[in-house]
Amino acid sequence: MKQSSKTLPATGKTPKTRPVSTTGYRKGEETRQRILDVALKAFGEDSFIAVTTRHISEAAGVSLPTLQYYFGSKEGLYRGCAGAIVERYRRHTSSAAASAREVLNKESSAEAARAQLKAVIKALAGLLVGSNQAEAWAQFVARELRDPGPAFELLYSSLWRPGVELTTKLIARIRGCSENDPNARIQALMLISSLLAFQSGRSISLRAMQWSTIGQEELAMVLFSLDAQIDAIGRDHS
Amino acid sequence: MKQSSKTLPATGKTPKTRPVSTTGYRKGEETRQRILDVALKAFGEDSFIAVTTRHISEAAGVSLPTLQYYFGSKEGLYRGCAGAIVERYRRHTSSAAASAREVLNKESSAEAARAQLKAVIKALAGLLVGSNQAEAWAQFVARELRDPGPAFELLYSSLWRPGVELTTKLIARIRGCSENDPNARIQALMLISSLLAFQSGRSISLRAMQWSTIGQEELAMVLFSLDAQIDAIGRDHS
DNA sequence: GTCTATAGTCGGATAGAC
DNA sequence: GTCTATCCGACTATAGAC
Repeated sequence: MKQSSKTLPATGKTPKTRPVSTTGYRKGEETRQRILDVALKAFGEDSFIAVTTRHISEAAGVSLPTLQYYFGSKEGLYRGCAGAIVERYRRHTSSAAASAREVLNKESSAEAARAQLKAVIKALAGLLVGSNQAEAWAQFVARELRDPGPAFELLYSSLWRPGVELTTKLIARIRGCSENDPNARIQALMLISSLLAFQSGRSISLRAMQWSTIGQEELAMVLFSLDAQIDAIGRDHS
Repeated sequence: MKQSSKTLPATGKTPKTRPVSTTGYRKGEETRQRILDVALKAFGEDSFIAVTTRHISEAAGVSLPTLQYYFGSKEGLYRGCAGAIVERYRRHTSSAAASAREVLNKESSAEAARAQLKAVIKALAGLLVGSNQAEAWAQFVARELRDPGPAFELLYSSLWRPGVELTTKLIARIRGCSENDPNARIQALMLISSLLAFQSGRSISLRAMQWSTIGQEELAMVLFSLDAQIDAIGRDHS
């Protein structure tokens, strides 16, 4: 697990500052990625303070200064993780978000908006079972949003706010009310929170449901209830 | 802020172990309480590791060993906080829980159960605006349940599980299904999670709602949506 | 009961060789 | 690029005086 010989001669570029991800990346880029993977997992399981750089460096098979070399500091590494998460969430939800925005731009019916909302929620729920890393990432985000740390602003503005905005607008359309109606926003927060119970609150929900994991079957049941909740929107209030 | 003279002579009781809360408590019991208050606030704001005993001792106006004297260790202090929280939550929700159980024991109608569920949720929501300490306590519980620590078992078995059980049973009664129906349980988790969005997820919800605080007015709006969600139960599903 | 002083540990970061 | 060795600050906990 440790490479000894370097096949590349001096390239003239000695990254005293930091190896910015230029186009022609060379060797250690793989090392960088390995560190990032390990850190993502670690920071997902435990908080920023609880995770030690020593642990990460050992798990990644590198020495401590190597972390400093690539990410400058523990905080830099943490931010790097947050960036990677944002990247991936974006890729996973972009198509659903795009078509939702399309629906919103047209003068669409309440039912079209309802269908779109279901699609958005389904896309988000897909992150539940997407990869085995998904859980760690969801925990990372949830923890950072509740106990703001070095990556709060990034995660809030890139993930949370857009999600709440989109959901609020869709709900407002369904209810036929203004998107500034506080009730639409409250319902949006509650809907998202209902989903997150099984995502960031996974472990405790698993225990309550006596599930050992969240697979396709469990996911279907969760989505069933979420759909019911969406169906109830606009059919009840005074 | 520091008392110098001791007015009490030797009492013959030298608490080498710990000053268990016996009936005839003497002086330092007030010190103990002050430490507990400070610790409750601190552990509410930050995690177990993030909070330092130094900070607590300074804020409480005592020296470090005093913490050890009263609580044995940092962990003991943490457990003490959890115990205090359980006490208070119990007092606050016992009457609602009792009448809910009463409704469940009788062969009550779905509508009676629905009304009871609203009452239970309202009682829980009352913790939102109860005291200014309420926020810290909710955060304490939420964090411990998500990132299990020394007080997990206590909080889970004393707060979370009973709450989920009760909610599940009421929902099952409303829907006229078995209380073992996974869907009833899922709905219970979602309902509780919807409320917690404004409790443990307070700061981020405040920001999304552009509220500066959660007062009576805001609480009413949250409860309005929760009631709507409860009203939708049993009127939708296949 | 409460203090001062200190022991013992651990974590993040740096210096500098290779 | 990656390592070994080391510094230094911060933390919990204990010893022992008053």
